[in-house]
Amino acid sequence: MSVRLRFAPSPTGNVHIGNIRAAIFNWLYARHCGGTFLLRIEDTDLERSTPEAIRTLKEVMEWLGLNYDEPEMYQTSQKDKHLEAAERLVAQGDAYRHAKGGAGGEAVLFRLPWDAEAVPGVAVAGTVEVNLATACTVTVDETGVEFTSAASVSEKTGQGRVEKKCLAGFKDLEVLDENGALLFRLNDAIADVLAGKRREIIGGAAKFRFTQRTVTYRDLVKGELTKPLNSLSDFVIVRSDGSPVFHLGNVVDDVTQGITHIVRGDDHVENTYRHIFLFHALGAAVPQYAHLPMIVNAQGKPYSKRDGDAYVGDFRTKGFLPHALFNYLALLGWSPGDDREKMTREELVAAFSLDRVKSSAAQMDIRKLTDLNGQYIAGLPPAEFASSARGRAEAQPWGARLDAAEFSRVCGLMQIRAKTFADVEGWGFFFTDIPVYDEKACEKLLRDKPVQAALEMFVGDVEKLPADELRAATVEAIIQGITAACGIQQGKLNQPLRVAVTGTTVGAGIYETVEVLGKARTLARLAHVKRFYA
RNA sequence: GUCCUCAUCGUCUAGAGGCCUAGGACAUCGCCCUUUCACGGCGACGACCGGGGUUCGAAUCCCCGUGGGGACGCCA
Repeated sequence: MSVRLRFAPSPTGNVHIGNIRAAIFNWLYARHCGGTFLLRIEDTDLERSTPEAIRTLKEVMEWLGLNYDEPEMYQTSQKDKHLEAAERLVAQGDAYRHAKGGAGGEAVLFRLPWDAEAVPGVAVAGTVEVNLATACTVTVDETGVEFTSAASVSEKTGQGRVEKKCLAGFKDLEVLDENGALLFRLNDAIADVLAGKRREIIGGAAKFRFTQRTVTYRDLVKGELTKPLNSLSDFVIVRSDGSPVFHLGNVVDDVTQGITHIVRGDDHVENTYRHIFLFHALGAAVPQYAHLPMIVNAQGKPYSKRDGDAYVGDFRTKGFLPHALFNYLALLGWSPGDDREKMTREELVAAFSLDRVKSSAAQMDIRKLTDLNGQYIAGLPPAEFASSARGRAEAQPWGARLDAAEFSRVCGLMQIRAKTFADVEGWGFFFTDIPVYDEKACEKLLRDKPVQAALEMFVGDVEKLPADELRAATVEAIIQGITAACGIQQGKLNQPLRVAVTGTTVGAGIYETVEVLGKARTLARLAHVKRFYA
């Protein structure tokens, strides 16, 4: 059977790095298996969903090459189906209506099945006893069991937390008083309770005794995960205003789209236990689950507004290549098991597997991404590099009218040195008349008298030269002659010359740089820098 | 607070009881190449969270502790 996966973001705000990493893993696994990858936009939160968010989401996916195989599904378009499913659940007795302080009418709640053993993965763990807070009042009705456990009572305040858990969590429940006397036995009343005909309020309770049941599923990355039913509650699937909630929409859509594998952030693990019961009640097979660890920021904390939420589009703005980002993100929390890092998309698809995904959180390291990006840039065909670089350059004040031949010469010098396309913004010294000078570097390199004399000699030599003979080799020869004549140490004139003609201490080879600059600009800049000779 | 979960260099990771004197990559530092800037090459620095167990043998298995994260919504 062919696998079907989906990426199901909610379009509230910008897609961040963690979301898109989940999309990448879904895509990779679908492609690896030769299966289907789908996009579902979970826009049921009308308050926070925006058209801009949907637009940027699709833009980013296209940029990264995350193509999907069927038209995207908008969750809001499935509303009728969701409501229909809710009706069916109510009719089956798997859900019930209840007014719980929400706005207006009754909401629909999904009931964790009393007959839970019918669901694969549910097991009896044994008889357990839970101590309750002193003089605890226990309420039992169709919506669950309400109580305050002794464990939840704070030592400081003496206050406990009132918990409301599902009926299914308390099979064979017996409520006992402090002397161990039986106050209430659930089995005696269960039929009426489930039918909503009976509500029991028990005062002076001290202890619960019940048969504990657990749900277990095998997560493709985290292994076997188990949760006791008595820590689960019935949950709202249709709001009192009639709109379906995430849990319902998500599961119904997964059924509708025939999803076989759910790969998502591990903030969803707790939902999984509930969704398993929903799938079962809907008569559908439970998909395979793979929960991805989260990505944290440089401080080791989850991404927040302060980090700008690591919006994916920002990486594009910062001059990263989509393949590099894709490659880097694929390596966050996953590795092929050998030492490969720079991998083509085909290699990633071939090597990808969910069981090699790590189960601990990973920290995003922009420096490693930058290095990888540099490798990708170095591997670009020169023409492609030049055309991307040109786009960047044209946005600069000095980039309005660039000579194509000159620009491509500069690209030839700079491609191997560029880590991101944002580096292009520092190329201004190639194209302006007088560049921006690094004053500190000038102070350091141009204050030396012998150096100044040597630069003067350089000016003299260049002036004598026809403009079209100022080649890199010529420049090198001139420098060699001068250092020999002045008794300046070999190589000691290069950096002063560099800062004098480019304003900076880093760049391309200085001889090639002077050649590209040409006679006029070189001389103008050397004259400009005389202010440091005082 | 309760439940769940995670833990190898600063960071990403390899590691399935003996191949581990713990491997690779980024970052950092040094050397070489280069009369310069880079690239590249070579090298250095640098980790199994702590404590108990199991075993002839533990980074690896078990327990406890500590620390991190997640979940406990009519958000998704």
